[in-house]
Amino acid sequence: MAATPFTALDVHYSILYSSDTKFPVGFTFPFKLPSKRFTLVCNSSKSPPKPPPNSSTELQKQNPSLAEQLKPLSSTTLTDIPPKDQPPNTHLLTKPRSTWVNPTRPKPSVLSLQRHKRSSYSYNPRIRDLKLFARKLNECDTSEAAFKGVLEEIPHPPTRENSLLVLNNLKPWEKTILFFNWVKTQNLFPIETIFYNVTMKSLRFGRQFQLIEELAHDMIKNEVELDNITYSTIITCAKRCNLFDKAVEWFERMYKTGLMPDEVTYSAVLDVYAKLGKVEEVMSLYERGRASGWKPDAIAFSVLGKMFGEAGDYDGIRYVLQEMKALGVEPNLVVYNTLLEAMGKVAKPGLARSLFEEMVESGINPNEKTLTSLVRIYGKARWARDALQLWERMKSNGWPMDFILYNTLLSMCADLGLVDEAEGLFEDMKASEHSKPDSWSYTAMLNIYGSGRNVDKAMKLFEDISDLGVELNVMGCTCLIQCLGRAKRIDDLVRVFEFSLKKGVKPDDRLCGSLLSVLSYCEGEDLDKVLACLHQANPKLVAFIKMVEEEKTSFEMVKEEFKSILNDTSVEARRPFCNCLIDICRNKDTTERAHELLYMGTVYGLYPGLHTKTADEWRLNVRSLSVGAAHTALEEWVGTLTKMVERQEALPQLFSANTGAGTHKFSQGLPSAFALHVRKLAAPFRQSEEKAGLFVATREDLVSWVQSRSLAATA
DNA sequence: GTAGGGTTAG
Repeated sequence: MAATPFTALDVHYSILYSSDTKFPVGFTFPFKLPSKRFTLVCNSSKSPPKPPPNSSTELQKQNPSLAEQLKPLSSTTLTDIPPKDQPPNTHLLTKPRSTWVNPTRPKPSVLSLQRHKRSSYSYNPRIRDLKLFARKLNECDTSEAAFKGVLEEIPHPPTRENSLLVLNNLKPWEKTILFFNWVKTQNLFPIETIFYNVTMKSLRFGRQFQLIEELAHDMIKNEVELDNITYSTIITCAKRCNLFDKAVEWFERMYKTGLMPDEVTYSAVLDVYAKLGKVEEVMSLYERGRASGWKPDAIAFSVLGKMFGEAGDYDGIRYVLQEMKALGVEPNLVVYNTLLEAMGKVAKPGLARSLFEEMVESGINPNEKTLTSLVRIYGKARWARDALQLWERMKSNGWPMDFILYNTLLSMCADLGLVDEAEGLFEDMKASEHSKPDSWSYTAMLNIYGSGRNVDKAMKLFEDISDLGVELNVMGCTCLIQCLGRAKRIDDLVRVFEFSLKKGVKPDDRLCGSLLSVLSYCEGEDLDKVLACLHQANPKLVAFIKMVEEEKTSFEMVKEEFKSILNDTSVEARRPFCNCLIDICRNKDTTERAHELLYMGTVYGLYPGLHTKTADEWRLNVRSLSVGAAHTALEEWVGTLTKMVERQEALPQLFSANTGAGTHKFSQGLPSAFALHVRKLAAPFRQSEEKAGLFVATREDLVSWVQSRSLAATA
């Protein structure tokens, strides 16, 4: 047991993330990939691997698959450790862990612990001339004729060393491949692996996967050895081109040819699976690597950290931190940045803050990316004090700024409603040399002015955008429309909308939501103008609004059409759509329709937790409802309760309705509107003294109110 | 000069 490389948390993950618990972790390794299933293969023999033969069928004959090699081992050396032997703090465990228990047996290795050795450089005295020559090649026309012309000027014969030096200094991939092919035709020396590797690296910059693959096949044909550097270049190029199946295919091929990946190739592949969101496979690979004696470095942990952040897996992030500590791996700047970003993804601002402090204390200075992550996290969390303190520190420490960080600061100001600070920043950007405001900056400012209801400043920005030719994007357009709608400046709204369409803005569901919400408080001519805009963005919505106005429309028809609209709408825009449509119905005095829509919204799960019940209290939660929807929900509730009182059914002691305090920047004054509606109904709900936005009524008050209403109705 | 792996915006 002493030799086991697993830590307590490993156990947790080996259970959570082993791809198939029938197979103990560390053995059978069935990847499930979109196109096919395959099994990792590697050689376990002591003899060095043979150079790659030419076809994969030959390969399989020569090298048995890993699964085949491991079969006898897996049935003899593995056992499940009884639960009592488990380390403490593994409360998440539901199954006994599986691991190696016979340390005298060799562990099957999935990666080579030895990194690929680089050939040492010898000094080339012709370096100046050759670099100058390479620069000429870089700068000349891409046509083959122009290139050939410059080639004539080569200052020294293209020996192996000279050619390599030039190849290393070529930048556009077109030039690299031309030069590579030329060197080949010169036939002065055999083209070794390093020539292919250098060329591939340049092709990777240009994302030319197909050419890289052709080169690789050329190597196979010419019996030039593919080494770890070749494979990692191919794999990362496939990854950057989003050709993940290709990346996996080449990784698989490595083992088949008997070449063991080293840690660079291995972590590149970890990243491939991480980018595919295949957490189980990554953890399985990770654990198998660890079981092979691999001590992962900061880069590998950065891959894991990013993956867990994307997966929103907080336990995963903690695991990465603890694993690094256990293995004595010091996080570097990139690891900190990745983990901070991940903390943001899982919404843990407090942990992000302490991680940042730990980083600064350890003597690592934050860069633009670090600060961008942290600023965004504080903004999203509405941690105004921390955000402003951080900003002060950035200024006094002279920490680096770039325009993404500027824009993120602006967005944070929008999130926190910091108008003056945003204006200051925006001016700084205008005055700066490298961080001029772009469409993001303008959008952030439009957001700030829009939610602060500062129409004039928002329109001034719009004029600047038109004059300066800054791109107006769909979010900026949405902010303007919200703001102009609330100010009832419908002609300006139409102008902005038409301008945006002309500039190529594609209206999305949020933009339609804004138009819908403007519709809900428009009358007369204005209504028609806004409807005309909405018609251009989403004609189906306009048809639906017309349809629900018609008295003859049946509930069945509304239901069908509403369902179809929701299906066409992105998930996050569905509730706002329903809210607005309910408001529109109420404003047109088609309250019956409003009730139908609320009913359907509830059925389709747009209002989860609208009603909550405990033995003592029933609560109506209308925080995420619009004013009209909240009124509708209250009426519906009162109707239900009335029936229950009449039938003398059991009722709790307390009734409450929660509107929220209405402090959010998008709040439409729901608490006061709700209070007004309660008064109109003369319902016995009172604003709670302890909690803003909570309206409470006792059973006795409610029952006597219901009874007096019934009496009045029958009288 | 250094043939290969990881991190920033609604």
